[in-house]
Amino acid sequence: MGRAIEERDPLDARQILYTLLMLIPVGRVTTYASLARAIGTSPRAVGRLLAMNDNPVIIPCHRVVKSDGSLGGYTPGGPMIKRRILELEGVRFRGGKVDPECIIDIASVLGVSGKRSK
DNA sequence: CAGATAGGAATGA
DNA sequence: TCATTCCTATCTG
Repeated sequence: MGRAIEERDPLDARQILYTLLMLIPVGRVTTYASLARAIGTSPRAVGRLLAMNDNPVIIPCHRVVKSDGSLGGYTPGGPMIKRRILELEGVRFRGGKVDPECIIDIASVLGVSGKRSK
């Protein structure tokens, strides 16, 4: 296959990010940590790329939550909206957080085991 | 180069 | 368990 994630240029992080988001099945969410792990960057960078990039049409930001199940920071319209969208997608909520069973580690799906060697 | 940020992990109490 | 602190990667000035 083309370029392995281990060989990609760091500047493509954002492109990979969009692709991963589109790969997330409906009714499931992923975390910044998983995305960061899959891309090979830090969760901070993931949020930064999503924040500024803004291709809101192809970027379901609402499917990205924090590692502990919290919705995270930015919510278009308000915190309730993000939760509501996820519920409509089929994600269950427990307390004020996403059900851990509805969270998928995109990195694990890609086959990225553990962290990168550093 | 310095500062700020849509998080994560570790440490201390 | 909660609060505090440090870290990493990308963006803007």
